[in-house]
Amino acid sequence: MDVATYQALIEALNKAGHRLTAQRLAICRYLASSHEHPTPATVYAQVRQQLPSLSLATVYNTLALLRELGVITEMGADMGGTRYETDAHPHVNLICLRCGQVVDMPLPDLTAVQAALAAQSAFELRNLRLDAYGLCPDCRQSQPLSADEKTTYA
Amino acid sequence: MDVATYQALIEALNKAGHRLTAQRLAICRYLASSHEHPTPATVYAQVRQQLPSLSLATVYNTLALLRELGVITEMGADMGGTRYETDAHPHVNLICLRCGQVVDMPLPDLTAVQAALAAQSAFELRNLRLDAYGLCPDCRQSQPLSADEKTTYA
DNA sequence: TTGTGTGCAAAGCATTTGCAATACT
DNA sequence: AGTATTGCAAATGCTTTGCACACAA
Repeated sequence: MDVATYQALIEALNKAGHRLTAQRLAICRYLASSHEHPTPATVYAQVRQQLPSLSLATVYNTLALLRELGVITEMGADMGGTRYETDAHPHVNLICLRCGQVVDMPLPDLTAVQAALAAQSAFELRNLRLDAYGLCPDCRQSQPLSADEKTTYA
Repeated sequence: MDVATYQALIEALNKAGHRLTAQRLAICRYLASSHEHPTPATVYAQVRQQLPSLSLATVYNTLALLRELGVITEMGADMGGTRYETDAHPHVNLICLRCGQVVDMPLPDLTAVQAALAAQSAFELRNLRLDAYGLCPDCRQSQPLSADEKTTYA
């Protein structure tokens, strides 16, 4: 698990005056150890192994809280639910338009961009996110967007 | 309405071999004229004024199709449904973490970034998207997230 | 003409909500 | 002690699906 990320999550909760319950700590621990982009259901299933009494509603509550604090971000709900990602290290998400696969890549330096945005807007910025949409190697090869596919991204 | 955007949408459908039905044309026309970030329900309500027989399922189908073609993108489903946005002109989305409000801003030059990504990945890139998360002026003032409480935690 | 696209309504699920019980601070 | 938070389960929609009909190509 990424300890720095874990502590960042905990500290965000703490600083905002939210209680550090066993459920929240466990969820944060999982988020800090997952290098994927889990859905609420996934988080629930995994954390439940350590905390059998955990409720799905609590997972939703906690994810919403962390999202509002800006320490995790919500990705499009492509299939089977919204996915969340922990903002550990800045990166670009390469997202396949067809199968929804997400690949991470190192992020170019955007601090200048962020500074410019902060200066030009009245928003209190928490984080930036750069997504690149396209077709992954598999889908690209299987058939470049042709007529006989109407099916949804499954 | 933005004619260029409209034609881009139509051409994307056409090139991929999809039929240009009245429903699809009407939906594209609305998307090209809306400078907001409509939900499927909004699209349905609006387009229905011109095309009373339109079905909500068709709206979902068409939006999914356009999204897969990469000409519109899906934004997080913050409240009341997923929102879509037409990729007319490059811009940054300033998204409020609390109320979900979205404000557009001009996009800094990212062609270098896109070129780098294209070179380093096997993806066939369709578009880039930059989102900035934070608190909008209203939410920022109504309740600052940072309570200055300092506490120690394990 | 052919097979894609549409409409309708019901089914499928992700997400939220209300309230009593629990437990963090 | 006081109150934020949890768990449970039902409620709430958003989204999808199946099938028969309509219509672009």
